[in-house]
This record gives sequence, C-alpha cells and structure tokens, in this order.
Amino acid sequence: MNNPLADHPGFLLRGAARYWTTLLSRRLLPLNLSVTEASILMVIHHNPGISQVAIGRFLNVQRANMAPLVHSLLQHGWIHAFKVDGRTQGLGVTDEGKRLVGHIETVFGDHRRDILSAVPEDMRAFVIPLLSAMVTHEEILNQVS
Amino acid sequence: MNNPLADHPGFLLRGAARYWTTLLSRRLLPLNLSVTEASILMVIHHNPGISQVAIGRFLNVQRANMAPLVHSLLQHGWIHAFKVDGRTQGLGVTDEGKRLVGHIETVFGDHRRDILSAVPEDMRAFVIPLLSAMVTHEEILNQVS
DNA sequence: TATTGTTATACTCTATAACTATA
DNA sequence: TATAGTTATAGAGTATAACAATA
Repeated sequence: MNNPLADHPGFLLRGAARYWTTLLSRRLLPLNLSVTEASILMVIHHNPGISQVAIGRFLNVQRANMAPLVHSLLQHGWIHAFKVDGRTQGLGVTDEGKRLVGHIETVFGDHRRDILSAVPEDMRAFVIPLLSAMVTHEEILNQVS
Repeated sequence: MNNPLADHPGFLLRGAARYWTTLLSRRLLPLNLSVTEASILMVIHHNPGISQVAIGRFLNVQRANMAPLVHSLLQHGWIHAFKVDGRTQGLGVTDEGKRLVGHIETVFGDHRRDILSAVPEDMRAFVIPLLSAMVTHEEILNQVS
C-alpha cells in the first residue's frame, strides 16, 4: 500500500486525535460522561465561579451547545450555579461533583500516561511543547466563525 | 484562567486536529471537496486499482460510508471503476481527475508547510515521527469496533 | 450596542444493522 | 464462511439564527 499521506502532519494529527479521543470516551463510559462533559467539570473545578460562556470559549464549544451540557450537569447535582449579575451565572462543583472529579482525574491521568508512553522516550519531552505550538493559532479560526 | 488541561496531550491533540482540519476544509471549498473526498482521490491516484473497502480501512471510513463517497466521485467523472472479480471493483483516477489531483496536491502541500512552520524550528524534525508514534495503535480500536 | 443564556434547527460525520452477490 | 458493496437509519458533535434579558 502506497501511502501518499504518511508524511502529512494534518492526516497524522486527525488519526491520533480520533484514536485517543475514542479511547478516552470509552474510559469515561462507566462514569456516564462524554469527553466534553468531563472536561467541563475539570475546568469548573479549577476555576470556581467561571461562566458557561467562558468555558465554551476555552473548550471550543458554542454558547448554544453549552446550555444543555450545563443543564445536565446541574440536574445530576455535580455542579451548582449562582448569580454573578443579572445575565451571568457563576458555576461551581458540588461535594458530590468533587467525588466525580476525583474519578475523572484518575481516568485523565491514566490516559495521559498511555499517550506519552506510545511516544519513544527520546521524543517524549517534546510532546506537550510541540502540540501546544500546533494549537496556538486557535483564535484565528474563532474570529472567522 | 487556570487551565487543568494545558498539559494533557489528548486535549492538545484534539484542539490541533480540529483547527487544522477546519482550515483544510476551507481551503478545499473552492474545489468543492471535503477533506475525506480529497484524501480518497489522493489514495486512488497513488494506488491505482485499489478497492473502496481498502481505502476505507486505511482512511478509517466505514464500508457503509464509502459507498456514497465513491459514487459521488464516479458521477463527477474524477474516478472510474473496473471489475476485479464479481464482488470487487478496482478504482482509478480519470484524466479529468488527475487535473483535480494536481490542485489537491497544491492545497495539501501548502497546508503541510503551514502546520510545520507553526512548530519552532528546533522541534520541526520531530513532528512526523512523533505524530506517527501516536497513531501506531490504530488497529486496536479497529478490532473493537 | 454588546453579552449571557436559551431554544430550535440543520448539517456533517460516524456507527450499526441488514441485505445481495460473490469468493 | 467470509468479504465487497449497498441501503437505510440513528446518533454524536457542531453550526447558525433568532430571541429575551441584562450590562
């Protein structure tokens, strides 16, 4: 098989992201959480009082799609909301939510370790800086859309 | 903003893949091609006589989803099909398709260059081997699904 | 005027199941 | 029995537009 895409970083990027995202969503299945829901809980936990729009901006989730996600987390009792001003609500993780965050941190940690150990040891230190460099232009797209 | 996902390779991977895939699909808009359609044309061009199932296996596209994609490329006259045996058809790029492949190669080349130049020069040589290492486990998922 | 949050909706991508015809 | 190709369909994930309430 002659592979014309083997040296295309975009193709490899898509393949890697798809593989590891699928694996992570399977790992979160026992917690009944999607990757995005788990990420939202982590972001709220580390940024108590954050608004759902700010979370969406950070995780690349549209305002319109944040509404049902936050609603679901509220209904499960994992997060709570309080008024910041008339239009903005701050979010925080409840005690029950904090137990769940503990489980998420374990899953995320395992997942992180597995990705890194797939990379040969001599390149492992470059993973985070290299991938970080490839997402730095994110704002440009957000402007356009 | 306290970012609990900044050092998570999976999160960075998803962000990078999404950004560059969105950009690539915009670059292919003038050719009226999706990223997958353009990739299929490239794979056929470099592997004349390949079957659509083999393409799907390589590009991670289900048999069921390959059918309409190939049908569309046939209807546009960019590829042609010939019987290999009673159930398999080999695919090839037509002369008209080859002109299109030339444009795709230009777009893919520009895109490849842009991704690489987003990475600091001292890490650039690691991009392909590092990303390749992160997709090597692809088969495992294919077994499960 | 700009922003938060919401609803409704559409579109793309991906997944599953069932079927035929062939090997 | 296994594989190639097809159809139909369902489910995520994502995108757009419009609206009310508030800054």
